[in-house]
Amino acid sequence: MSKMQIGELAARTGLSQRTIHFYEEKGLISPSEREGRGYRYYDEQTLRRLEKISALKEIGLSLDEIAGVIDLYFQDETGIMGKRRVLEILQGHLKGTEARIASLQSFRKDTKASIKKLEGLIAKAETRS
Amino acid sequence: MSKMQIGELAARTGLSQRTIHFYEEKGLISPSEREGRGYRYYDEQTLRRLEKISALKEIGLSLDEIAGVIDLYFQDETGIMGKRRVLEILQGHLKGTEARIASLQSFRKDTKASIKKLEGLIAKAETRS
DNA sequence: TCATAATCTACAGTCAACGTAAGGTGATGA
DNA sequence: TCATCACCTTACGTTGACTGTAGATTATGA
Repeated sequence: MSKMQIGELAARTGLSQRTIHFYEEKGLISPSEREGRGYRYYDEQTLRRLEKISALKEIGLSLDEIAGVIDLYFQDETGIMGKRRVLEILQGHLKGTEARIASLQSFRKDTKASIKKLEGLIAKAETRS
Repeated sequence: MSKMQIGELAARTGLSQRTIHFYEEKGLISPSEREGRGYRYYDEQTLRRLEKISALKEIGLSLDEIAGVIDLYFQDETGIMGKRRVLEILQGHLKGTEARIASLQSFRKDTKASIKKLEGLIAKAETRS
């Protein structure tokens, strides 16, 4: 259960095998083992890594940007300086996320207003008929 | 003030002239008028249209998808059936936006948790030194 | 042992959303 | 007169993120 091949990983992440290869080329992930220069084998760690990558994509980071920070999510003992650096980055992501949320909320507000107005118009048109 | 050329429109929307041309090619906006020497002239309506396009891009729609719905935002008298249709689409956007917000909020929660954990680790490392 | 399935590498292709460059027109001010 | 400006069209180029596919290799079950 711990070691899986690319097919299973693809199924469990919802990504295509080709995309996983592609992410490896980009340096976003690496196969845990490559026993005998053949198939790639992955562990749960990689699965979670891919999920984090998707989450970071969700908030609008490009693959290059993700490549620059993804390791920070999966390393724990880098000494205090490393931790501070990670903290900074995470805070940056938090800010970005909050900005994005705010902009979406504003859009939601506009949309709701439009909906209300439309509903009013429709109701009016109905009572008049 | 009502009629502006592409330069002003670009400045006021923050889009490039090329992008505006491109949006016209795609059918997202219309060339309004081409009086005399072939210049495009735009009105405030187009300005607002471009802003709406940007907003729709923000929530993750592709230009093709936007092309399919943008008119619904800028036409008022299509009869009650049209209004119902518009209403449906807007409600779809609302749903999409809310889903997006929810996913970002979940990411924010995770990020905050990571930050808190990190801050704890840093504090611990500091008091021990 | 052999068919079949799963995976490999490597290169090419696609698609969206522009960017950039070349060459051209009519208006305007010095 | 002529240089500059603001725009025009046409067309090829670029970037990011994949996706397709061919032909070879490796694992597995009957």
